[in-house]
Amino acid sequence: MLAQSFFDGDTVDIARSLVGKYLVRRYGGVTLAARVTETEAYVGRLDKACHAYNYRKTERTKTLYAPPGTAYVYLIYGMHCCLNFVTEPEGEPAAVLIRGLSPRHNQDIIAENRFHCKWEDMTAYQKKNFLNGPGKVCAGMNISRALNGLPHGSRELSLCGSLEELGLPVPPGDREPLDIKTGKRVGIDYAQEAADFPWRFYL
DNA sequence: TTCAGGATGTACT
DNA sequence: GTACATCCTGAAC
Repeated sequence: MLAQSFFDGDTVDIARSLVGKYLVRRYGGVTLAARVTETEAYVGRLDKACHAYNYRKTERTKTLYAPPGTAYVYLIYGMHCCLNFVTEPEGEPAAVLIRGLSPRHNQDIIAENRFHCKWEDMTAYQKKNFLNGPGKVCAGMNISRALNGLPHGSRELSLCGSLEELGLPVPPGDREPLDIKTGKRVGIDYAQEAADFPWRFYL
């Protein structure tokens, strides 16, 4: 499991570093694992796209002030959840949004969560658009707002640096060097100059 | 393969 | 009342 100190630093650096790591979700006796393929950084101190911009503190944003590694889960557009991990020292509102995953363990259960069918019954279009968005990540990994505020190191939801750590086989591709691309964040046109910050990282 | 439109609830003004 | 860190469907190309 990634140490709490991993999250206690510069948010943009952490967002870049999280690409290629593994999200581990445990519930009801099952363990799901998936590789992080896409992230975005949000920094309240200076970022108009962040819910806690200019240190705004409300019932929703208070989770962003929690210790590093805390899960921040909120509802968007009335129907989808977005998963973030809080970064920087406690009291600094910042987080990394998990925007995309690639399944590594119990893919069939993730498919069931997403489309209520088995992996083999999914269409090519569904496979191509499996976990490539924050709402899809939460649907597939069975993440809801009930997990908001979950502390770092919780068994239900964690991040780790390798599949071997979990006793799982490592696909050959996962040993290759990472080719991390950088771009503008998605869906924040309202955020003026912050809309152009190159704070999105993806494989 | 791309696009427009609708679904839907909450936070905040 | 308005905007929102989105996703799915179906129609057009």
